[in-house]
This record gives sequence, structure tokens and C-alpha cells, in this order.
Amino acid sequence: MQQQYPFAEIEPRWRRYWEEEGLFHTDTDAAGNKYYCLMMFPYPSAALHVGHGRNYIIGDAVARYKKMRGYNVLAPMGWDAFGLPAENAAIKTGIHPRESTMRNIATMKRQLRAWGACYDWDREIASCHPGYYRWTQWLFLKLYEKGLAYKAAAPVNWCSSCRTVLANEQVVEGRCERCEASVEEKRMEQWFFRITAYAQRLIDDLERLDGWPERVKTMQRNWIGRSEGTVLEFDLTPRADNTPDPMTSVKCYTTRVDTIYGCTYMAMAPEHPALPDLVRGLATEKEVTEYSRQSARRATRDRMADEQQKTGVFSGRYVVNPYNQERIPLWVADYVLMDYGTGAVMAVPAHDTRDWAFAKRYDLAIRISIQNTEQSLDLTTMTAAYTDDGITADSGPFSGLPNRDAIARMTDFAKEQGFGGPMVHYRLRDWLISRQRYWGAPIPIIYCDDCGSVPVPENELPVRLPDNVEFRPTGESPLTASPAFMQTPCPACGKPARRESDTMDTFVDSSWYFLRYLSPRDEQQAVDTAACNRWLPVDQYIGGIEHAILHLLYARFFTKALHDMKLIGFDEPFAHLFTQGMICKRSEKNGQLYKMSKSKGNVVSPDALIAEYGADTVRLYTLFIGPPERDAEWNDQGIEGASRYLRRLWRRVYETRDSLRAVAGQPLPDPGEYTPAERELRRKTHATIQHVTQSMDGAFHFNAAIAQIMELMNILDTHDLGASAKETTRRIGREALETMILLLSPFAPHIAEELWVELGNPPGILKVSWPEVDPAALIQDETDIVIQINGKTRGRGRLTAGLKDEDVQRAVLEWDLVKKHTAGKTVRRVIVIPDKLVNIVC
RNA sequence: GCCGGGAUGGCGGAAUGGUAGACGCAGCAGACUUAAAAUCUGCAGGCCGCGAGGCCAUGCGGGUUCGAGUCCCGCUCCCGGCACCA
Repeated sequence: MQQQYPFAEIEPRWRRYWEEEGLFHTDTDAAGNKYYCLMMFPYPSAALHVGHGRNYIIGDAVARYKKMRGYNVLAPMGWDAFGLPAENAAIKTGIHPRESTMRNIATMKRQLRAWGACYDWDREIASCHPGYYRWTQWLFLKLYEKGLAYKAAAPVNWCSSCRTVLANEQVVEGRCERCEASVEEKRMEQWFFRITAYAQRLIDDLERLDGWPERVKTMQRNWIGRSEGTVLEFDLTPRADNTPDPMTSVKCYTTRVDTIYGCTYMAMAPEHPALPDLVRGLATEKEVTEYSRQSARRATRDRMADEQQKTGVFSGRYVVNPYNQERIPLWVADYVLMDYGTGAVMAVPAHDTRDWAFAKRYDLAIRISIQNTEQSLDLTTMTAAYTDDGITADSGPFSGLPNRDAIARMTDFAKEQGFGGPMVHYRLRDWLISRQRYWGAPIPIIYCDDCGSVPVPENELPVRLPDNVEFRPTGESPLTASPAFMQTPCPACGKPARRESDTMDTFVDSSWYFLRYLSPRDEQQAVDTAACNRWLPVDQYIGGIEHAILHLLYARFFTKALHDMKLIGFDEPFAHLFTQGMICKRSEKNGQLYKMSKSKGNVVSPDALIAEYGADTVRLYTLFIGPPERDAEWNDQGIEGASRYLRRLWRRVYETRDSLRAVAGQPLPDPGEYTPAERELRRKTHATIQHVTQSMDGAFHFNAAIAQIMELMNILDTHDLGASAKETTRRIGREALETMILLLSPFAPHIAEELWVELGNPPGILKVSWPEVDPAALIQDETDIVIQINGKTRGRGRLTAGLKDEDVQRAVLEWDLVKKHTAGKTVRRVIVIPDKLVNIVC
């Protein structure tokens, strides 16, 4: 054994050992005591930095811990390997996305190994591999069969910089989440997944996800955006010349039907499809059409702007309020959104801030229909809409009701009368999956002039990506320029037809990969139903909070859809979710704290750090940096502490190994023979086991666990364990040191393996059971008793443990410390917390 | 605006209603060394005091309790999600 901690020598050696021994090779046929520990599979960008590392290090620590606790752990890894960056790079450099992706995978795999992260590499998958995307395509066809995949012309979010459409989820404040270019609205034929069919279940089942962070569930609830309200149909008044209309009414959705008697106009979205028919031939037609055209142009960007001025035009038409038969004007206004509700609203200026602003601007009528309890609302003094609860006023037969009750009554009335009723509305839109891109799974559909859209027969899957394509940003998929790809006979009639040239959003690939790990090379089926049912839901899913909505919602949707197709027997994919915080680093330029990322130029590469300190040190620091669910600041000096600790541990074993080996395998002597110091060391050892285990089983508080282990080290260092030490001390010291190594092994596995062997144990610490607490060791003869006088801590003293409360009280009242504070006072009450504290009230 | 999370020394953070600041970083003093690095020992929330000791202190204000960082009520600020959502 070397005196200096030779991490560079031992770490590769142990990694080789783990792989050769197949320690993370999991037999999934046996599912007894299973533990599926999954890390979100990464997109293979150029290289990993220490910020990414947190995810893998946390996951590896959990996997190793669970393995030592006797679980059959499945910890697979793969690659979310399709995606825009590789294709964008291809446009720039001409390097084929497959080539750059494969190179990046090799780099990242090397980095993961260098970290000491253990995976069952036999199960490695890459979503860009035909053996994988074949089944992504197959699942598309299944969804298509079930009516859950459909094509529709739709206004889509178009990023002119990325030259593709984006999902709603990828548009952040009117900008492309990827390149931050402003997003335009375009109308295109696109493929959708009908996720809205699952909106209610996606909300309801969040209740069952006890193992998910509350904030992630909240984010999903917000995103799905369930709202309960009332739908109402307003009849149109006939045209002045009595010419017929294609429609006779306009529907609107409201959550405040209680305010209906204050409705003074109706407002419709400028892009409402009925609008052209409504105004055809009217004097207002030209103005309305022009207004619609203008607002469409500024739709996406300006309508998002904070200080949006509400504009609108009168349509020239009137509708009738079904409650009081009043004729009110129909306006076209850009504050009404087409893709929420019905695209038309009943406007109640007195009780809605937006309607108030609009009515004031265009001088429209305002009428109070909800009074606050003081009856104090008065139009001449009101300066803003009253949106709080109150009592219905001037509301015909519904007057005088608490407004919440009025909502129910008035909705019932609408239903009875047949002009409306209750309606549940969701903010969630269907998932747009078409991408005008090459580097994704081709959508397996063929277009035939005679037969229309025809699914590719299953036995012709995969629809392979052609290799010879040119990467030019044209706004169309590069696939359209490949005749070999595009031209194909119609599967139905055999006539020449053409393929769909769009590929699927990469979130489709990642919506089912966790199922494929159970049968990664299966060429007969997408998922192995029996194996999935044994191993899923995933016991612990670990990843970044940035996927709180997109990936995690889509994966839940897929799981439910596959469940309904009877392909799997569970309908939630992830039982426990852990979202680790981001690693940030201060910018050297401006001192600001940013998420570690290449674009911010504040990345720390693990390669150099591992070379300088070793993987275990990097792991230990990464876990010690703070509570793993919270963001943390990477501090270059902090790693020194981790390094110091491991070197100190190494030195300790180096110095004591001969004398400790001499007592290997010997049972501990009778506790009656221990000196107080020995007893205390043993107590500390077992208290540490207890604390570390609690820290691991609870919320994965590795930082607290490591602190406990360091404390044990500090105590242990006060004991001489050399050849001249008492044998009992050496035995207890050996137990302490071995325990420390075992507790440390999930965090710093290489050094733990090495030191374990140096103490004379056989190799393979992962096969050793997690240490168990000896309750007897925790019992103390004497404990510190904190003395409080009137709730204030005044000192402490030693007292025999386990005394009766009366005896504690009697003893303590004799102490000088206590006498000093109680002199001249009457002791009124004494509170005794056994073995801990005495509070004297006087 | 609605929803969720947070606030503890110079810094990261620890604390089943029971000694607030464990553990670590940075700092200071000392030992070893020709010197440095490494290592080791000690000090270290603030204020008052020579000292013994005392007072203050977990964002702010109340409350419950023998006792509150922890529980309850009311705020402030910060972070995140949603938002012209009808």
C-alpha cells in the first residue's frame, strides 16, 4: 500500500473490476425485491460538465446504496440521440448528424465511466438507432389506429430561425425556447397526438403520485389548466335585409355566469372562423376584415406584450342575451383568444378588468350585476371592475343570491332552457409532433392521390432515414430532396405515392424509452409486456426540473395510452421522482450566478478535475455541495475539502492497517469491558449508521450523510489504533473504520473498495450488506443534561442515563448551576425530558 | 393576479418542538520545515465586560408552548410555474 492516496492507479482498476464482475448487470427475469433506478437519458451534446454530473452521481449513489440494501437494482443508460443541434451542426460543418452523434456518445460514455457511474451497458439504447426508432414508428401507428394521432391544418408556431414548427411547450413568451427568435404563426398540415383526450386523467392521477415533488405536480396542473365554467349560446339577431346566415348563434365560455346580467356586449376573436360569414355583405365587412388581417399579423408577438392595448371594432351584428333577451352588440377584439374557450366571450365590464378597459376605451355600456355586501358599488364612483365575490343585483329572478350559488343556479337554468350548460375547459392543447427536420424518426405515413393517408405496413418498418441528403435550411425537411426516400408505392393500391417527409418531435422518442430497457434488442415487439409489468413503474426517476412539464407529461400520456392498448399493465411510469437542482457558477466577467452551461461559458469539465483529484473526490464534493434538490454554486475551492477528507482517510488506513488486520474477524469483546472512550466511539459508529441511513432513505440528503461520516472520522482520529493500542480499542476502531468505509462506498466507491481490501476483506464491497445499527451500542450510561431556567439555556451537566423523572429533578435541583439561578425563588414547575433536558420554571 | 418553493455566521449548509450554527469552505493564531507546500493543533455569530458572566441573534410583526429555526396567524423580499385563460 502506498503512503500517498494513488487515485489515478486505483480508480481505473476498480472500474475494470466492476465491469468484469458485471456488478450492474441485472437479471430482469427475476424481479423479486426489484428496484428500477432511472436517470433521464441525456442528449449527446459535445461533452458533459460537472453540472450534468450531479444527475449521474446522485443516481449512482442511490443505485449502489439500494444494491447494498439487498435490492435487485436495474440502472440502465441510453441516449436521447435525435435532435436539432446535431442537424444544425451538419448545416454548418457538413458533418452528418449520425457521425457527430456517435462521436458524442463515445465521449460521454467515457466520461460517465470515468465518474465511476455503473450501468448495465448491455441495455444501452440510442433513439436514433433503427432498432429503436422502428418501434417509435410502430407506436405512432398504434396511436393512429386508436385515433390518438391525427393530421390537421392548424395555426402553428413557426420559428424562422430553426426553420421548423414548435410545440406550444417550446414557445416561451412568444419566443423559441431553443434560439430565442420570435415565433410566427403559420397555417400548416401537421401531425398531432391527442393528449387532450387524457387531460382529466393526467390531472386526476397526479393525486396518486405521492413520490413526486409537489411543485412538479403543481406545474403540471397549471399547464393542463382545468377550468370549470358555463357555455352559453347567444342567438344572433337577423340581418336587416333578412338574408339567411350560415349560423344562427354564437357560443361563449365563462367562469362567471353569475355576472350575465351585467353583460353589455359580446367580443369575438379576430381569427374566429365564423367571422367572415357574419359580416359578409355588411357595411362593416371591410373594416372587420382589415382588422382581422392586422391582428393576425401582430398576433404572436404583440398580443403577448405586457402593456397590450386592447383594440377592437364593432362587427355590425347583434346577439341576444339568453337570460334577459337583451340585444347587445357583437365586437371583434384582439384581447379575445381563439385557442381558449370558444373564441368568444360575454363581456361584463363592471366585473372583469379586461372588459372594463375595453368598454372605457370604446365607450360601451357598463352595468353592475354583483354588489359587494355594503351595497356600495356605484358606477359614478367606480374606477375599476369589481371582480370579488358578492350578491347578485339587478339580475332578474336570480337577484339577491351569493354569487357562487348563482353560478350553479344560472348554469342549471341554461341547461334546462337548452341554451347552454356546464363545461369543463382545459388549457392543454394537442401535442404537435411534426418537425420539418431530418434528424428524427420519420412519420410512417404514405400519401396516395387515390387512397389518401395510408399507414406504412408494420412489416415494412422501420422507415429508414436515407444517408445521402443535403443539409440546407429550406423550411422543408431535407428528406423532401431525397427521391429515393420520398417515392414509394401506395401500400393500399400500389400506385406511385410519396412519403410523409416530416419527422417526429424528439419528445416522442423519450416518451417510452424507459420501457425499452427491459427488452432493448427485441426485434419482435416494442415492449416486453411481462417484463415491464414486473419492473415498472420506475421506483426512482432522477432528472432535472426543466423537464417538469414537457417530458414528464408526455411520458405519462404515453404510459396511459399504452396501458389502454393493454401493452402494459400500469398507467403511471414513475413512482418516485427526484429533481435535482442545477449547478451554477459565478461568471468571471460580471460576478453573476448562472446555470452552468456552454453558452454562458462557465462550465467546469470533469476530465481535468478527475485527473487532478480523482473521481471519488469529484463525486464526494458534488454530493456534499448542498441539498441535492436545491440549486448549488460550484466553488472551485470546495473540492479541496473533499480531497482532504479522502486523503486523510487513506492515511489513516495506511498507518493502522497492520494493527487492524491483526484483529480482523475477531468478535467484539463484552461491552462491560469497554472504557468510556471505547464505548463512546462505538456509540458514535452506530449513531452514524442510523443517521446516514435516515439521510439516504428520506430525501437523499447526501450532504448530511457525508457530514455524519466526517464527524465519525473526527472522533476516530482521537483514538490510537496503532500496534501499541489495546486490542479492544483496535477491534472497536476497526469496526468504526470499516463502517465508515461501507457508509462512504456509495459516494466514493473506488477508494472504499481499495481500503476495504487493505483492511483484509475480500474485494466486492457492493456485495457487502449495508451496516446495521446495534441498538445496544446506542445506549449511554451518562448523558448531557441541558439546564434551562424559565426556558433559557443556562448550562449543562452529566447525569446517569435512564433515571426516573423525579430522581432527575431531585439531582438537578442540587446542582450549583441550578441553585445559583433559583436562589430566593420558588420552583413552580420542573419539566424533564429524559436524558436530554430539564427546564425549571420559577 | 393565481399557484408552488425559499430566507439560518464571511460563504455552502446542519438541526424527530428540547444546547442554533454540526460538517465543510474561506479566515486567524500556533506546531513541524532553512522556507514553502502538505499535514497537525487551537480560535472563530454579534454586542458589553479584564474576567466570571450577561444581553442580542434563524427575513419582519404577532400567537400557541415550560421551551419555537421548527407549529399557527398576518406581512416583506427572493426564486420558479401559469397568465388578456374569459
